[in-house]
Amino acid sequence: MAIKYSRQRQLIKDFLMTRKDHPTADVVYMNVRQKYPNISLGTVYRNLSLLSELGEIRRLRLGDGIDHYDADTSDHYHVICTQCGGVSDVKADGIGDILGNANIEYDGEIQGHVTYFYGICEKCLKYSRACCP
Amino acid sequence: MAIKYSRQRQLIKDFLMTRKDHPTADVVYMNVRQKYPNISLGTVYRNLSLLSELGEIRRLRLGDGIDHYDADTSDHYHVICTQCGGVSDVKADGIGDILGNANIEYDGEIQGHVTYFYGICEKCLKYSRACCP
DNA sequence: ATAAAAATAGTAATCATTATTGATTTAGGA
DNA sequence: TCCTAAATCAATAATGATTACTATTTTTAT
Repeated sequence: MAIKYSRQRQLIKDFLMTRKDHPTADVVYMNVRQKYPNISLGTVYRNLSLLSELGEIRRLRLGDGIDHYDADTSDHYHVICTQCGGVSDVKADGIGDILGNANIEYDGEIQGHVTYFYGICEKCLKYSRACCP
Repeated sequence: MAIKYSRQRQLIKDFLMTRKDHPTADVVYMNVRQKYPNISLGTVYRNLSLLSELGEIRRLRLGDGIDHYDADTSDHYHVICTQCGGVSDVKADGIGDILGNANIEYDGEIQGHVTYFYGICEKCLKYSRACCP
């Protein structure tokens, strides 16, 4: 099953690369439809899965039951704001070797990990300070 | 809305405390039905949510799209075996202060984190070694 | 240009979870 | 104990994200 080019997949990836807010499949669908009105929601789901498998994008499972996607595949973590629901990035540097440390504690063989954070994002923090000094 | 006792909720918690394999709502339902055949699946879901909110159990979102539940509320992490799908525990000691370190890197205010691991569990590791030396 | 393989649009199906509703159970006071 | 209001229940319908299906269209190598 060699992978063939498709305009739809290209548009999906192009759109995702313009965004830093980790959109869901539905948001991708809404936006790509602006440029390509006939695209099907199934096509969006299929290509987001395919691109994730290829490692060209990352699928994020952030505990809200909805998959988010990120074109930034560099090593970083995510923070979900409990106030606005937004998703922002945290640098991985300085958080420590979670994987290595976990393997020391575990009798099997840990190969990977998923970590995400929740709290108040910078924007919401500034706003709440401004109104309640 | 004061919380009142219910036999159903008691049975759900009792069952969960006998298990260390982090069962799903459906598994809880199947098992509690052995002792209480009339219980409804909705009741299981409602009480698992309620017990989670009360902090008496933990709800685990492990990336497979199905919620798992754990009566062990102590500080520990989980490993999903990519071979058998089982969920086992890792001690939190020695993994490091993920939360504290993340806050250093982040401009907002991180309040909590979710981490889970995937790899090969001890059982599957032993088995694969036994058959393929 | 042609034909096989892959991808698509449109739609239906799946499946975990949540909501609804009318009946039942619990708990605290008379 | 009996009564009442609030909480809970069973049964079922609804929801919502995701996946599966199928006939048609697009891609790509020859």
